[in-house]
Amino acid sequence: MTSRVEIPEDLTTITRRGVSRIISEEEFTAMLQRGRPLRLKMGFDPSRPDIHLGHVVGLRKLRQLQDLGHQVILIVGDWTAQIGDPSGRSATRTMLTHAEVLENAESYMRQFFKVVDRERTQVEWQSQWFGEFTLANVIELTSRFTINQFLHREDFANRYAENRPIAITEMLYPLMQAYDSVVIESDVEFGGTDQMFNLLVGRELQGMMGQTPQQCFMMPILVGTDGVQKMSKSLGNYVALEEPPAEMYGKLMSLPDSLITSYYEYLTDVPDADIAEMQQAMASESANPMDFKKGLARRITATFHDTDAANTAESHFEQVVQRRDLPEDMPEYSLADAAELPINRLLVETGLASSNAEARRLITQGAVEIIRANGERVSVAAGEGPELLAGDVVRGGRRRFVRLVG
RNA sequence: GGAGGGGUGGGUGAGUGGUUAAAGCCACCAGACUGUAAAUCUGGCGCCCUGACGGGCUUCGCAGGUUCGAAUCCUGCCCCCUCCA
Repeated sequence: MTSRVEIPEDLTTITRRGVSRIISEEEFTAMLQRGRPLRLKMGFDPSRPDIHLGHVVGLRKLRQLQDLGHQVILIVGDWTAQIGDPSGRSATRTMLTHAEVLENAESYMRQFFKVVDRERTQVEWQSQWFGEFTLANVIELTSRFTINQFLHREDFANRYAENRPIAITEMLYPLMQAYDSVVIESDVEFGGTDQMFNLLVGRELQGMMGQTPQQCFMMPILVGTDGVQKMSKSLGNYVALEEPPAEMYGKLMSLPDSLITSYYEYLTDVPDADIAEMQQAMASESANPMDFKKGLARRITATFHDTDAANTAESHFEQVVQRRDLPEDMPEYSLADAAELPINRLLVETGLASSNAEARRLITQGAVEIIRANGERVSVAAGEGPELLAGDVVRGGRRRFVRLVG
């Protein structure tokens, strides 16, 4: 690996776009201009191996810097993961076994390296240094900070004020994370804005230990597909990296229009000027937001799959969602079996409805119809359905179909 | 060790003897509309029977009890949380 580093004329694409805050921006800029390869630290908790688009904002930033010649140090938080996370309301999470950690880490990295350059990444396991940590070391480390300092962290401060529990081990987390920075001699640590406190502890600890304090690079929180809350798996408003192309495209098309430009900004390389134009066009209603959204969905799908998959996903969307035609592929069900059943049972048996009650609802709501091979659509009213023929397609709701085969 | 608060449907959160299969909100599903699976509007949203009207069953931490009748009262148990020490 060469140690040559490119220093772009204009640093703002690095320091401004897709960035929430850098502490401190001046020092960071100076570091970039010094022309030495920087050690970019990114940690992850292998108890949560799923990566979604919200994480990609930061990963893209890492990639961008790698492309200039900088080095990523990925820290596998295997030690903290094995302790379990006391913070959540999520009842005591069971400790992960070593095997689970390995498996999760593998899955995480498979996704991580879809964005980040593997060649310029060094992977370090936290257990390498915490494995032999002694109580004396723990005391030495904890002695450097006070409870008061920690209570300034927003999350702790709130919980303290509201008399909600704060586990002692939670105090340990920032310390461990900070110590990671010391061990790997991090120059810049990346995290979401909610990580600010932890990143700053690292910065401080490095200073205490005679190192140059790391820069803290915070990425904005990506709003989820609901358009309101931050993207997260538990809120169900996320787009996972390993999502199949059609799903990914579809989820992106369900974004509220108001999110289009920020997604372009954080998740694509489309130039700022072009994004501004889109913004303009949508504001003046001279363009249909749908077209921009399609462009976005196509780009992102292509990034995580490929152009062909993205195009296929798009035509699938146009066909099934926009024109309400039948999809190419759909589950099949035996005509002979189908003919035996009343229509509501058929809906349940084929999985189009989850219960008889649900099937009735769909029928009374006019969501059920039979589509003949010749394209004729026969609506199904309450009561008996029409006679079924081979090749008929049963539709049970907006986009759920089953084909009857003889 | 002492005092107190709480466990309700996927989530949140009302409800303190019947009118409560359980408000509202969110999510979700369907329909309409549309420039998109955006937005908006309408309806639905435990299970079973019924074309429908309607009927039946199960549900409010668990187990019992009181009562014509309980998510609501009583007893025991389990779990979570807070404060004082």
